[in-house]
Amino acid sequence: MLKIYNSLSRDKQIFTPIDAGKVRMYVCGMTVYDFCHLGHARVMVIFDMVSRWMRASNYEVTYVRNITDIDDKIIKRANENNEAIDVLTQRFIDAMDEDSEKLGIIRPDIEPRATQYVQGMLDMIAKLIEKGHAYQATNGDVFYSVRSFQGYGKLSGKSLEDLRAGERVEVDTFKKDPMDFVLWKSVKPNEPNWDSPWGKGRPGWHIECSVMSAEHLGAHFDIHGGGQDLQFPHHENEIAQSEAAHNCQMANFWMHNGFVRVDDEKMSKSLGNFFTIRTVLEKYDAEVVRFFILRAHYRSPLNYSDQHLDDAKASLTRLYTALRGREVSTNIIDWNHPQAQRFKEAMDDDFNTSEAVAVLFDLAKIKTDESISLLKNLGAVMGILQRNADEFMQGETSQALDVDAMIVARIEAKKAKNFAEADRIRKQLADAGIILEDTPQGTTWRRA
RNA sequence: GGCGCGAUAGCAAAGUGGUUAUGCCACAGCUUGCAAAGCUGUGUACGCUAGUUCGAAUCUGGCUCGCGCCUCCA
Repeated sequence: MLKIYNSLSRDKQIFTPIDAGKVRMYVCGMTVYDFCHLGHARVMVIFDMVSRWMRASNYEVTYVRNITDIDDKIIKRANENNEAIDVLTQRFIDAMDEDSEKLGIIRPDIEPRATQYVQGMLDMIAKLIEKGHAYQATNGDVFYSVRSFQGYGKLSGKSLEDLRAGERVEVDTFKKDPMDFVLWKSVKPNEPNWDSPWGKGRPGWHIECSVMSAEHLGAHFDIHGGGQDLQFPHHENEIAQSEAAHNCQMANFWMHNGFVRVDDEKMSKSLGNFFTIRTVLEKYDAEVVRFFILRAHYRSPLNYSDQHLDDAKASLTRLYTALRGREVSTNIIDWNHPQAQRFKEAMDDDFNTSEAVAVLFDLAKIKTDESISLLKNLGAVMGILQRNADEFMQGETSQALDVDAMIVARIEAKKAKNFAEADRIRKQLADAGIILEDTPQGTTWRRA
């Protein structure tokens, strides 16, 4: 029985899908004006894990993750680069796909791009105006009137009074209420624009997700996810738009993953303390990064540092060491196995991947054929441990040294009791970052 | 200022009103020609404080510290 922490109710709730056996999930994806950083990697990995577990639990999953391809920052970046907007966005979508694939992420079923849903946005805005939830201001922008929506603040736990009291709320004289947010921005010189009943312009950010989720999942769906920083105002605004337009609850469950931090501060574009996925992958194996993300609980903050990735690498290496040279009999999981049950209980408890990973280590220690097979097959559920162990431990890059020949030479030296020569060879390899391991089946090696 | 989250051993990270989390790391033993890997053991863990309780690190209150949202952000 799956329980999920629901941001909306602020507690764990038993997950019951709207349609039996089916899960419809929407996750806010990337605004594509730059390379993805580790914070984006976390969202991708976490919701990949969620959809994998749902599928492993025999749900039929429809997973939608959108792409924001029209936005202030995109326009700004395109201007800076003197690059066409669609060229820029496609470049970073391609980069995102590359990063995502390396991290072992199964592509979402649908990846809608905002610019392809403008008509739907116009329809929803018209509906909101008609229902008295939106208005066109004198500057031409169309705003959502937060005062018109009863439940505004229910997701973030904020009240309009508290928000108004906040000093950081900038007062826009065109708005009826300072918290009103834009649905349609009237055109500015040299900016992309679409025709609308309110004049040429482009959509606001929040309306995009309300429209794309409804188009693919319906007005009412099971799970809406994203990073914690989107809870307010983005998700709050989505609720206001969708629920006002459709007269029904938008999502039953809201899931928010914790931040990736650097030195205990949130990793973000604005702070400039971010590491892109590709930068990290120059130094660390992508599976190590995935494992680093999965061994922490998705709602906890996750501190990034080389030390922590080194630690994750050593841990993952231990699991692969257990798999090395072992036959995996089947890819069918016996969920009645005590360890498989522990794994399932952990995952069903709000996706407790820390606990699930602990089960993997216990299986690695047990070492029976059954436990090793289970280790590999449960790893598959998490999207790890699926490579050949030698490949993981040795890497794919070619050798400057002929390792195999040196191993043979060392074995000869050992047979001749010439241990000085044997140790010299081992030292030479060690200096090149190659560690030898003598086993009853012969000598193997791995990278440090 | 408003709202919220967190504080677990050297590092990381789950969890529980009383019984070994787990991983990394360090040390010792077994093993090995010596190593590595593996196995075994050790490493005085639960921010401070006052309560509730037979018993609290786990529940309640207070305090301290850290972080986040309130502005674009995954």
